[in-house]
Amino acid sequence: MHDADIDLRQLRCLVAIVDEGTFTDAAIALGLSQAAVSRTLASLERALGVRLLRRTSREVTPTATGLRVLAQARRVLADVSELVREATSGHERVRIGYAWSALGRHTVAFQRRWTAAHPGTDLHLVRVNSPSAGLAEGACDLSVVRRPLGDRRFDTAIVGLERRLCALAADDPLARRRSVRLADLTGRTLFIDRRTGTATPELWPPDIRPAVEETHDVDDWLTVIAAGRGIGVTAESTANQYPRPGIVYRPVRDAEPVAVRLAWWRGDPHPAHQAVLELLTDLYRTGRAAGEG
Amino acid sequence: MHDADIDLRQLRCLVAIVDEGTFTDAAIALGLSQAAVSRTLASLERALGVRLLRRTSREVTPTATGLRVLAQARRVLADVSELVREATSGHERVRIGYAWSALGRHTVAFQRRWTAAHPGTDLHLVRVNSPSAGLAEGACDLSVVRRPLGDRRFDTAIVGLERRLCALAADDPLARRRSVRLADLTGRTLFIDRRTGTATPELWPPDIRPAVEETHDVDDWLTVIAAGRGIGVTAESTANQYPRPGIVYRPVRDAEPVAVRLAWWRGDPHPAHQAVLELLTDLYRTGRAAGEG
DNA sequence: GATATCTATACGCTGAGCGTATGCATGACG
DNA sequence: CGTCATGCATACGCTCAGCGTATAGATATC
Repeated sequence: MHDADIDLRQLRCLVAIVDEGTFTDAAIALGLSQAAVSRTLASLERALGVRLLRRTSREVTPTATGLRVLAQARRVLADVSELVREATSGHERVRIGYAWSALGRHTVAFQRRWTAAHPGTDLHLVRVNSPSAGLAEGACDLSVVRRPLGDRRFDTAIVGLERRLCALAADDPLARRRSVRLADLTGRTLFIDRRTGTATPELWPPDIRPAVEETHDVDDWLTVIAAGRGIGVTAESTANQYPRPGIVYRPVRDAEPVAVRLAWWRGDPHPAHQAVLELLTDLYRTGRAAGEG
Repeated sequence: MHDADIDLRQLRCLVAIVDEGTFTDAAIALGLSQAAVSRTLASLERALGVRLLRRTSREVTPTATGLRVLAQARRVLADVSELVREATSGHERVRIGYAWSALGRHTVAFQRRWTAAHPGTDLHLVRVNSPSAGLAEGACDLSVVRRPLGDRRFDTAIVGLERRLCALAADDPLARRRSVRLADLTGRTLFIDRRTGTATPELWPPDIRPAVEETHDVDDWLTVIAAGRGIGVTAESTANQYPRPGIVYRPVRDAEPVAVRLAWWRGDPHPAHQAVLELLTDLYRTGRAAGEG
């Protein structure tokens, strides 16, 4: 009943039988004996515990479940072919994983400048829930993160530093200033949202550390702040990702900047590694003047 | 180099090594010896002709292509699991293939009435290029077609008859009538579009059979007719699929109606077969009053 | 430099999977 | 209605792919 007893051989056999119309012709197409085809399909049916093909003496027709399995079998085989092509083709491609909160507003400029500078290699920006998982699963070649991954398998390099912004209700007295300091926020409640990685209370000196409440998601976070129930602090790219009427963002002058890092598998530089590193660094250095709008 | 030398065993092995971090741990996870894991991965690399993993003495990291192959391998294995689930779950589902020209405007009413009458079984309407190919490939369980498939593997049943409509330029004198007859079209050029299955000249008695021109696609067809260069004839459902300013459709009173059929694999009734047959029949019998808008 | 850890290779063995041969069911045909 | 042709299933023996055990080689750690 476990997957383990399924085999590509069996799937190829099923497909061939349906395509050729008979076990005998499938055997010829597969370069096998008719007996082998018969046994192989029987083993597949036994493994799945379902009859897949109805054999009449003159022709063979798939059962209802056989038809569903057939479609899925084709999908599997197509994926295998794609895997082989992926492995053997020299086509250049780089897939960069990112969480919303990290790459933020630079996604557009990044893609535009990349295709301008490196028309030969495709750039894929793939959204991942966890950057380390994205690398570990092979979903991306490089990954944009904030904190160094706590995983010895990966290396990271800083590509930029960003200011911290304080999220305030639009009618907050502080909203009239161009920037604030940590001390200005004494006595406020700090809302944090771990999923998007907003700043933690460790930013503050211990004596003026604010009270903390957690929110369930970004929308919660934005709502409570817009309602004036407290403040939030977040990195610049993240803030730009979540504009909202009723909320203004102001730089926190004395909060230490937060890093943006590129992460990759240790000791295995992707061909485009250096180019990505340089472009990202430049992107965060030149900030929003880089080529937006 | 051919797909044939790839094996699910090898893919499971690759995934386990990356997930576990070492060959040794992967062996434990797979219930194999370390030697077996080493050989299996080596055989995969040999089959693909590419190095997938870089072995250092302390840890193992995927190469650039290894990472891509890894992602694809996960996809293959996920599809296999899906295949097993598909085969063993008793979840009721019926997938109906259709070409635009056949099911036409009834798609919405069909889905609405189905879910109302049979909430237990999912209905999937899948667009197929060729209804017979859709059945043969397992992409759908039942298929809506016009002509009986010229394939002994499939059976068809008529679910309805539809009027033929004549497509005319809006400023055509005939457009002022509520309906036309074949004889009214004498001397016109008949445009046909084989891809959408518009009516052929056999509709006419031999003595008044019109001149014929073929178009490349539906858009062509609509354009030349709107321009007044000739006329077209098509089934009612098809016509409703392609409304266009500048074109009016009028019933052809003496043209024999065209059938709509349901097709399926011979001798293997899908559980929902009868229900689909009845609903479709009813849909085409009651026409547009069925439940639209 | 000794040690621990991990991968690669050698060797012998077992069983999955193959082909050949044959039995059985069924539609075709006279 | 009997014979034949066609096509799937099963039996039997064989071969080699893939396994485990054992061991050598490589490298970080102490």
